[in-house]
Amino acid sequence: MTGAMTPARGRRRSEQTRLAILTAAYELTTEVGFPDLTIEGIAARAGAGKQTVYRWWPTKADVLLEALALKADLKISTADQGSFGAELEAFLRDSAALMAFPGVVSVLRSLMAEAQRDADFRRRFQDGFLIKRRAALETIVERAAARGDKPAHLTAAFAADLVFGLIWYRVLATERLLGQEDIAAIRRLLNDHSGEE
Amino acid sequence: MTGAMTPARGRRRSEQTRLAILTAAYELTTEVGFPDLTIEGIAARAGAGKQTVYRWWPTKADVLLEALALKADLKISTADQGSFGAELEAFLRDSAALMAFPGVVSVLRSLMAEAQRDADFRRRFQDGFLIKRRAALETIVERAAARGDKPAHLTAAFAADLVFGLIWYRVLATERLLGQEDIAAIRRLLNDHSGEE
DNA sequence: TTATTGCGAGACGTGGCGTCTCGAATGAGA
DNA sequence: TCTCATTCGAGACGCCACGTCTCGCAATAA
Repeated sequence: MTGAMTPARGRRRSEQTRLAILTAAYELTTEVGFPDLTIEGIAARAGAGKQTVYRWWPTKADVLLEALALKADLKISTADQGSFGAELEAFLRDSAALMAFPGVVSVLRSLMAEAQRDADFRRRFQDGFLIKRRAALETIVERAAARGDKPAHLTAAFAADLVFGLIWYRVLATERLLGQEDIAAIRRLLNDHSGEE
Repeated sequence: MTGAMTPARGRRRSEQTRLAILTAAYELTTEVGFPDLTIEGIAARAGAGKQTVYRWWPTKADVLLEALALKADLKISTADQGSFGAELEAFLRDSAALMAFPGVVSVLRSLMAEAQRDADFRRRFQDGFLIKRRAALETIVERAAARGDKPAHLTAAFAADLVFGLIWYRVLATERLLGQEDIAAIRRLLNDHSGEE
């Protein structure tokens, strides 16, 4: 769908300006906070015109979403580690490392908050971020099932709800980030009682 | 603390107006959504003046927080049911029932979103809502520990993170609410493997 | 060369914000 | 009964970011 659109004619979009805008939005969010982040401010910091931002992104949250993808896209591993427990631990370690990156937690909070206010952005946030993360974790659970490694009664969807629920709840509702002891506790809870029943 | 303040003199605060404002805020949120909720709109619907709202609540989110407490304060049971599993199930059923009440999910989303934007309100939301819920669930876990009913390796804090994480993640990031099968899955996960190790 | 598109810059009307003022109503203390 | 502090409904006010629109120039394909 939307095959080509033949955008041929005219001046091309400036990749340099695009990156300047994404960088400016990310930095400004960590500096002044999302509520005081304005399109005008992003444009000014990036040395761009307001209209240039409005032309390519519907809201300031969408700018941030793309900026986050720039930083976080390929940092979560789902490589085969031989066992469910090892892969789960690797996934959680990667997630914790990503959130330890300066500004990431602040941006995540802002995006999730905005997704509650704007139904259209909610959809874009789910499609462009949340379901990708879910898919990564579900891959691990499904590989465990194929391997015969998966605990009884554990579905991929429920495991994802639990893991992401814990991570997001910590970020949104507390000031405690994911630590080594949390990773160990999750691994024990989801993995170490497959012998029951 | 704040012993008396002797607010004696002058006209008293109108309880009728207070309730009209809380009701107006709650209804307006479900009708137009939190972003389009305005102090002006709340005052108009309640038949009150803007200043009357500003005098008693710092932000529109605080109005909603109090309105929610009005509806939800005493609906979550922590009564002794004899076993950890039964109490956990009762707690989850009550929580699901509360969220099935019209408008509650919408208000919860709005408040959690606002807590990400406004650091001061975040504190008030934690103190006035989140930690009360946590305390209720932690009571259940601690009673189980005293009873000798508590699964090994399960701390009250971690159990609360998991349960509220699941509930909040469902509300904030998905469109799936807590169902009977989720309640059963949580109960099984947290309760039914105390024989291990 | 010419048409088309993106660019930086900034002017513009709009609307809710939070503050302030007003006169009336209320209620405790003198 | 009178006084005066306080709350009440009502609304005027300046402020500021919003999102749109316009301008002249730059880039690029036909």
